[in-house]
Amino acid sequence: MTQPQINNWQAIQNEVLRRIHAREWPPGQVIPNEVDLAAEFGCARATMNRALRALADAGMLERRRKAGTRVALHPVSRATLDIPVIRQEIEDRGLKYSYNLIARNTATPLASLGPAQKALHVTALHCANAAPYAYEDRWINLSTLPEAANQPFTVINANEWLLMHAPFTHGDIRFSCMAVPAAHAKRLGTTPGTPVFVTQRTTWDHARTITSVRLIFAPGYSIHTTIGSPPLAD
Amino acid sequence: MTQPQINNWQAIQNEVLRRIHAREWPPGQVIPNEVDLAAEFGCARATMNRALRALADAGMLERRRKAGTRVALHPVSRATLDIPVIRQEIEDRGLKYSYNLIARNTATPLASLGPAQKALHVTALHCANAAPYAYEDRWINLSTLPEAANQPFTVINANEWLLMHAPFTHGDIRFSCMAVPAAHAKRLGTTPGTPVFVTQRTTWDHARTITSVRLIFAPGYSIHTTIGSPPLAD
DNA sequence: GAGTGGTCTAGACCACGGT
DNA sequence: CCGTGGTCTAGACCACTCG
Repeated sequence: MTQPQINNWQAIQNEVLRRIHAREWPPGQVIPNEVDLAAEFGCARATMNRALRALADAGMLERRRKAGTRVALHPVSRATLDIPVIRQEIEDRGLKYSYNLIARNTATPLASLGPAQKALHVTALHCANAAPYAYEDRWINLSTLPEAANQPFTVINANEWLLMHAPFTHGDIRFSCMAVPAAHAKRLGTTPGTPVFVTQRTTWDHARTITSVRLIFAPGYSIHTTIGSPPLAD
Repeated sequence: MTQPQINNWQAIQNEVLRRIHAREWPPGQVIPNEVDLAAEFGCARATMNRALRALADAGMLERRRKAGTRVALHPVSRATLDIPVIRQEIEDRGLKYSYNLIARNTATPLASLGPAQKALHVTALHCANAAPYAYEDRWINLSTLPEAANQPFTVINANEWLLMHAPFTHGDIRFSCMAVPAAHAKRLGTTPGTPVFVTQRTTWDHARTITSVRLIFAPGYSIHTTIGSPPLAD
């Protein structure tokens, strides 16, 4: 009996996933090459390639020329994490977003932006329904973005201005936690020493640093994401 | 002399990125359709499709049939996050991994696994160079995985056993922080109330819950990731 | 050296969804 | 309706890398 005709690459992907799950192709095992699989599934090699490449991107397979394709030893958990714009994050929860600039001045940053350059230092508070949501401490590189010096950042927040005027090519994010410093506790509506979630993000335009920002979230904040896809028609 | 390949999809992708970046195609603008772009770049439509689809996957473009392709309004920051196996995470830092089972018993879980089912409750400590690294509190669904009842989990840790014997189809992760409870402070080599990073993860095999685990990391832990790709040959 | 995946092509049909 | 992206095909050449 031949396999039921499966034409699309996603169906082929599902079948490959099934074999991996069912241990027909256990972790570490080399699976047949694209040509043979394409023949088995009755599809073109390009279609087979698409299915296998997608699985490799997802971390389920490891592919190397000449060596072939093998099932990943540790079916890696790879999650895609959307870094939200704070305003959207708040409004998506049906809350009213507001923003308050705390301070804005020019200074020489510590180290976050690399070698001593002139930078704009902006601190602000993001609120949801008037309650503190996150404290922002940001450095903007004035060598890269001299026009930022003319921006007050009183109404338009720095993040949104930057998104509109200085898209980045790549970035770097770190998630951690700390005890909220006494200086910020009151602003965040909590008491010194309370554990708070912190994200530290730096973005570049090619080789130039654009901005480096630290967000300290009010207590209770968490990030949520998923691995793999929810149960489809399985 | 060898011209750099101008006809591969990555080069085309880079050129499209350049135009977005240079505001030749500002946010929200509809860009030409695949056929026209393929003609302009002198490539096949499939190649153009590959380049544009990759950018859409990365969140830079939004594509809809008939409506066409437009530059994303908020060049979304989409990071891919690799959820590491703890042993690897530790060994990758050149440290020696060790594992200590704290407790193991059968009970009815609270809610993490869904409606009351019999489950195995395992608590353990992961160490790096003999120093506490993370405290693990795990429930394993015995309805889905009855064979887990025969596993002592004294030498092989639960995560690795599960990876080998019960691959998941999808999962759900939450990152947060909290003050370390008095009951765990000593185990983690710290004092009660210290801020600690917490991950809560649940995994499924199709519709069945496999396991739900909470990891409390020793102070100082952070997660690092990147957005976009580091500066290539630009 | 030779086998494998990576990519490109030219053409085709289809599915979705604005108009 | 009909333009747009989504996908498939059959064939081809290339680049990497293992043995």
